[in-house]
Amino acid sequence: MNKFEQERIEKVNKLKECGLDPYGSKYENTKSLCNIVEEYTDEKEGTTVRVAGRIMTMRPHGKTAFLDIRDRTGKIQAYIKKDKVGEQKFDIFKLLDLGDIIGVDGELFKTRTGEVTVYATDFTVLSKAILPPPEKWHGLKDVELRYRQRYVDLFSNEKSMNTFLNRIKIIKWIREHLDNSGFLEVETPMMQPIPGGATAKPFITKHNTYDMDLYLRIAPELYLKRLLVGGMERVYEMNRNFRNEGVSTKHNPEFTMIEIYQAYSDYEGMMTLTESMIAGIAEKLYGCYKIPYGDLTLDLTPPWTRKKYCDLLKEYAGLDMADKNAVLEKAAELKISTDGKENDEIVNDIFEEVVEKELKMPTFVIDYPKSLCPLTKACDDNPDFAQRFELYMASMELANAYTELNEPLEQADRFRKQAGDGELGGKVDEDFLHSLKYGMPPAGGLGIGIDRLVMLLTNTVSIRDVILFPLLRQ
RNA sequence: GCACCCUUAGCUCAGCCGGUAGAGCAACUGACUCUUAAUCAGUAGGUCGAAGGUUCGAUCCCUUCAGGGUGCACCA
Repeated sequence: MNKFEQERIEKVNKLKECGLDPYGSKYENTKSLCNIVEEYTDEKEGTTVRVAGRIMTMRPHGKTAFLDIRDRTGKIQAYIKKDKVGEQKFDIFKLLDLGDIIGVDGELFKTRTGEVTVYATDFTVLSKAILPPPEKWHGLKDVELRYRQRYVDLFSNEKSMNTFLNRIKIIKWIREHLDNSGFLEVETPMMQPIPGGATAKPFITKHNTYDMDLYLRIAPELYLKRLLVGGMERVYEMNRNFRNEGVSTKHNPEFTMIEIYQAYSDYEGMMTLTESMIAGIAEKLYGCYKIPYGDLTLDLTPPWTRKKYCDLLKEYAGLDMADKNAVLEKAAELKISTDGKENDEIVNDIFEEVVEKELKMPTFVIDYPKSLCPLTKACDDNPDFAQRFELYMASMELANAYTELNEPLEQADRFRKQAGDGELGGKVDEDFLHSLKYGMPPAGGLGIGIDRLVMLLTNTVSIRDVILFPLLRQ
């Protein structure tokens, strides 16, 4: 315990000696601070208000003081004067510190310099802080502390609070958009006996009573498609996925994903949905379709560019992916390993190396090589390609969608081939295959990385800045 | 997992060629009844991330470790 704490604990004790509870109780504050300030007019001078919040700055002047009090919506200035609150109360005021949470009763007025202020008639200590807040001007800068002690980051860095408030809005608008389009929000298992729907490494856990290994889900896909079989027709789930892999500015081991399935639609339908939903949210957030991201200005005005995977390869790598020798040459040129890889896998490595970084403006990359898409229906006009798109923006993969493969025997074949690779621990979700045999309607399916979407829409470079409590070492 | 960089007061940061630590804010004492990064005077505050090594002497050079950042790898 340092001297700051000790000094403040002494003040806590003094408040108790004065018969006050330094940790308050229910306090009926009338309005948010932002509303009070915005709605103030000269006629409102003298109106009584009751406000509550954290003391952010203090400017004492002997027998008076100005305090800035902040709540979630904004801040307001309070003016405390010895003559107004009385001598006893003014002595109590002297025990207040930056960071304390207080309530203030008073009358509204405008100061000489035009700031809306509460002229305190009384105040209440609601929570006495025994640690000092960070520096008032610079806030909390240390990124490690900002992540580990997000609570301090939130109350001391307005920008951080705003990012998370925007995240909350974005998620709310996505739900609104889908709910208004007849989609049902569902919840499927986070703990799965066989992790499916993607090929990431899972976290393993164990159920004691059943003596059963379980995996934290890497994707909800196979369960959501069971619901299509069940007849729910339009479903979505927005929640956490868990992947036991590296951490980077674009990857957190637990991350939020939305998966959306629409019966009788296809990947074209999913493109339209993606476009209208994301552009709509950008418009609500910024008032226009052009949004800043780093050095870029992303133009989200629909419709967005759609380009075929193989055409992009030609455009940026000068490569015809059917020409296997050319593919090997290109791989060698880029120092991409080709050991034990199929042609399509090498092609995809080249794509990721060469093309992805060029995709800055919103671009739907469509029609992926079928071998890379075990859950996707083949293109009608070419059986080597699948009806899949990935959405790229600012060189970042943001969404992934298919026309879902609903042919049970074909799906079984593709799973068994993949299980042969050992990618899913050799396990095939037989019940999912069983469900398809009852008939799944043709459907479009879409997954959007919510954290990355929030990054793009809030102009944030690191995923850790849009996740309240990102994973850090102990 | 690999490479590079960072870690100094509660917070934000200085610290030269290796000579043993500085500022602002915050705190404490005092002055001040419309300030707003309030002002003025004074006081206190440090295991320089940790452990070892080199040296007469290490915040500074070397090694190891911990945590963090960035890039790479991993990641349909």
